[in-house]
Amino acid sequence: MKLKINDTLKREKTEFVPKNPERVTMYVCGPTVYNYAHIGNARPVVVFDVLFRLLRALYGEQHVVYARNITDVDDKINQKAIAEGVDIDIITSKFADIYNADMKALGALEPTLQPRVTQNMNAIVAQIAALVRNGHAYAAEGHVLFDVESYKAYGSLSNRSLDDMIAGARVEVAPYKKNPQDFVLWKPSKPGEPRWPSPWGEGRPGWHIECSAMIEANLGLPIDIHGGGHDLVFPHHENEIAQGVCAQHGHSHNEETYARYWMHNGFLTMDSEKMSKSIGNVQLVHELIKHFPGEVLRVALLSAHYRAPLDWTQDLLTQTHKRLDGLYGALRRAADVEQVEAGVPDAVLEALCDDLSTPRALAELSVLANALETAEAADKPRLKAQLLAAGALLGVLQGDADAWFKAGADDDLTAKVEALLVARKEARAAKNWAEADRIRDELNALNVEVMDGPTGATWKVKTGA
RNA sequence: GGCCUGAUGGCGGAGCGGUUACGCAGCGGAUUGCAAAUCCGUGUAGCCCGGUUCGACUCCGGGUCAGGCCUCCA
Repeated sequence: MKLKINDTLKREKTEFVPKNPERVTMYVCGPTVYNYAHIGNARPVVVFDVLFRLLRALYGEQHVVYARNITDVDDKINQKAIAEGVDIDIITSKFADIYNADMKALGALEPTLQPRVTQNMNAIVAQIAALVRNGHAYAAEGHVLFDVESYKAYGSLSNRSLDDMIAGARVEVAPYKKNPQDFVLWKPSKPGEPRWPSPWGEGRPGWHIECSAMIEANLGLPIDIHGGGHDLVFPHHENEIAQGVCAQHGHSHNEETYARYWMHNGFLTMDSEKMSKSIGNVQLVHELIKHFPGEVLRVALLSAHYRAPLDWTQDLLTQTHKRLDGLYGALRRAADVEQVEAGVPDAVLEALCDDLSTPRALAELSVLANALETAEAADKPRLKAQLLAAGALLGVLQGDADAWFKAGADDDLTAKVEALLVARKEARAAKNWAEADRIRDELNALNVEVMDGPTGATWKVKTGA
């Protein structure tokens, strides 16, 4: 099946053809590790995790290399380290670990590679040196700056001309810049800040060079897919292209020599408002996973197309939770159905191959669940296997179905419920409906819902409204 | 000012030039001791104005509204 993706650079939906199907490469901009990740940070992680899974399904697990960097050199990290009186690696290793644990809770696979800036300093310096050598960068007052005038395709990703940028510029222009839009590749460290040696003096890299250098060093150019949040189109990705292209010897001003496809996810709003610290509506993944199964958060993030804006609301989470209840319910009722092998149904594959239409893929999951519920016994093994295979591609439905419904119950409650169900079973056998209903009321009071079936009663912790 | 999205039924959210998206909620029915769960059925949606067409939610033009980026930012 052919994968089509909407390429930000080409501004159209095009067929994805990897440079080398034996080694498909993808890079997604990862976190700067100085704080907890919020739910907005998680959207690209989950979206590109689905793409990672899809690429593995299409090209084979061994043929996809996915890198998601960790930025562990940054002003905010420095500030935090100074404030706490510790080395930056105390801060960065702590929050990198938390980040990885949080993303794992959202069902994201580990990327193949997780390059860190501090471990790629040689590559960064080398790329800057190449840019200077190729006449695309210049040193000035301890800084090294990229000369945007030297790269004629500059602005092609964000579709803006140098003149537009100058007109819209709101930042004070440093006097050593030849052009206001020239951006920093290397800058001197302030006293007390971490520093690394370079031909231009001790200092540290600018933000944009980190990614392009790590991509070149860890994946090799050009990569197939570069992803990230929509806000990174300009200036971050625009600058990455300029660096990545111009650092190559004898380059041809061709953007595709850096990354062949660009994908950007839309933003999350919180109850229709932009997430911001000043509004106080920032929701951290670390907190959310205490209140909701990670899978609910994951499916909620995938409920809208990745390029569309997504409004994050309580109602979205409630609806998503109930939707997953329905899917897991079908699997729970099929618990005794024989395990067989089956591939991902075409409808699901087609949806995902159509620019990663997760809403459609999720809809197909519901169709499959319904088919499983209503199928003849002979068809159930295949349908169950297909539902699970489709779920695996999306990174959902892989948990134990019975456990899904009892996740909110501790051992104490479970024992209590089981005891009450035994008593209720006896009452029902004796046709003592009053007692049976009384027990059910008691269970309801414990926030437990009973479901009678032909083979006895099952139960679940009620899904909060 | 420049660049870029989006506007679908009570809510979320797709595809499609003429035929059921899907989910949540609601309603009717089956089932149930009664429920729940499940199943079956059920909604004269498509921002506005033009145009193309035998026919437009779907294509084209214009408008309105909303949001994002242009500064660290997923």
